[in-house]
Amino acid sequence: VFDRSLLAQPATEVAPRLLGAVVRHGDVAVRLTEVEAYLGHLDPGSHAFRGQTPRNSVMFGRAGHLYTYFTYGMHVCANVVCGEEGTATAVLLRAGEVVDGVGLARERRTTSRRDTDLAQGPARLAVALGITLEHGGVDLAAGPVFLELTDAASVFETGPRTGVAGPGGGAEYPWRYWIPGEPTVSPYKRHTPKRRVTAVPAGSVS
DNA sequence: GTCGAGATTATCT
DNA sequence: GATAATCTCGACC
Repeated sequence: VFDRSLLAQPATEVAPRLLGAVVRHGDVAVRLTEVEAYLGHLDPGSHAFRGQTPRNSVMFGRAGHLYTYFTYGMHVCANVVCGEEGTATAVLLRAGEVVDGVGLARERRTTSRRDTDLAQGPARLAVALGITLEHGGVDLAAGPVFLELTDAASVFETGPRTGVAGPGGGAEYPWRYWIPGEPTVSPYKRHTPKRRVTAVPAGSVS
């Protein structure tokens, strides 16, 4: 099932409905157990908070497309674009259970020790599914990456988003959604700022 | 098991 | 030039 009108709402409405949905790419399929909502220009944690750029332009487009981005120098994360065209709301796919193509997922995720690790975390999920930056803008109804929604809403819990820096990371934005009891849900980690060694004031050397 | 640091580069200011 | 919607590994309990 693919219902684009369901996706054409704010991400906070769509996110819980994606729990239990299946993302499929070729032989590998993942059932989503954890997602996060991002609300565009209203949301300090969103890539779109400061407006449209070449990277985030897909988020401003039609709902049901895939927004991919590259971060931390080596990782790809995948989002489902939500909302009306012109808004930049989207749902980050954080974790899930590999329900098809486990063998191929294991080959791609060589560092994984247990099968619950295969898609436990947004960058791991992208690797397990073979999603790269090239899949940015793909229509999830047309493929090659597909989204299969479930009929019924899942039971879920909410909490602060993982790894979000600054104002958007606090408890005022409890926009992380997960299915309780699922072993594939990633552990919560708050954002840890990187130390810099550059800002040494002149004359401070003792 | 938990914790913290380092990796590594596209993207934006 | 600084930052980042993260992951992995090594240290330690």
